[in-house]
Amino acid sequence: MFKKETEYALRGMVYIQLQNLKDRRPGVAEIAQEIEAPFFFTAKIFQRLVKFGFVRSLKGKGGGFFLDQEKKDLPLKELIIAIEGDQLFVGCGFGLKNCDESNPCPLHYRYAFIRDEINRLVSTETIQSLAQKSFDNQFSFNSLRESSI
Amino acid sequence: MFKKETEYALRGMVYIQLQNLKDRRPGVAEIAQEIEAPFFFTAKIFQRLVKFGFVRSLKGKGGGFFLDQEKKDLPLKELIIAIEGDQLFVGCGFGLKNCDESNPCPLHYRYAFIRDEINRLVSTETIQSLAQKSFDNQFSFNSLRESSI
DNA sequence: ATAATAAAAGATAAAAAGGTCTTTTATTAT
DNA sequence: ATAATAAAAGACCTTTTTATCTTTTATTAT
Repeated sequence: MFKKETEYALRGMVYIQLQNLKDRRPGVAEIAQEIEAPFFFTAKIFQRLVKFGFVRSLKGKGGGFFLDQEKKDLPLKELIIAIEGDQLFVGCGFGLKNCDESNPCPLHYRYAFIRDEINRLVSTETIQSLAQKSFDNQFSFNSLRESSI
Repeated sequence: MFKKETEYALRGMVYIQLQNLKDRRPGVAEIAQEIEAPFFFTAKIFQRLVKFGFVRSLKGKGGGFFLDQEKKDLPLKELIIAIEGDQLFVGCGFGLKNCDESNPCPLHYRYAFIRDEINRLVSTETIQSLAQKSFDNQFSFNSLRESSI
């Protein structure tokens, strides 16, 4: 569904906020390990996310990433669009340029329903809402965690 | 949502069946033009689809592509899986390997609903059902067609 | 001040997706 | 038979995605 970059960004952002809730500020090494993403790729992705203003960072000892807790919640959709554009939210299932209500492809109505559901999901869920759920359910991205005795 | 190759395959297959309903057997050139896909890429894709057994072809004068009308309808899902695998139908929204009912990620239940809807759509709709709809609605893939006076 | 730490910047590269082109093989109308 | 037609095969190329690594800059604890 999403690009790898988007998946890593979503996982990483939720992980950061989850740690922030515990008054921690994880660095790239920790994030990459916990979300099971390649270190250097993770570093590059979060560099971009900082530039976008989705997350903040501090260099040096004790540094790491954190979300501005003053800001309002960040819908997944904003993150997704910034990384991979809005094709998933506006495109035709068949990839047709001119498919819409007035000129619907044979898949249009049923596909549009699904597209709307995706839209609804990523508009209502936010990095913060998912982090809170993870916190409440003691969810961990890293599958190694729960397989230990 | 789908890879370009999948989109072209779906459009092309529906176009072939639509023409078959009119007792015609389109060739690569015609298919590529009508579905607005690159000629050589289309040729390559349909070469694969013939090997898969999804469509048949005849070489030489009067040749072209056609669907075996004896066979039962071909669900879109079969075509999609043959081309790009089943990741879309089984994968986690976050890209997690170990996400399921027993260890759900914070997006799991809402994402699973959407995934199931996608599944239902591509399992119930077939190349033939879409071709029939196109026929009934005089739908044409090629947007140039209806913009003519 | 300086040593340790950690992100930023940017160059490089492997793999996958998307696309193009030429040659070969098969078919059919004449 | 043969000329015309059209798909099959396969080599090649470009762009995008997915990484990897090195160097630089900023911060902080000592």
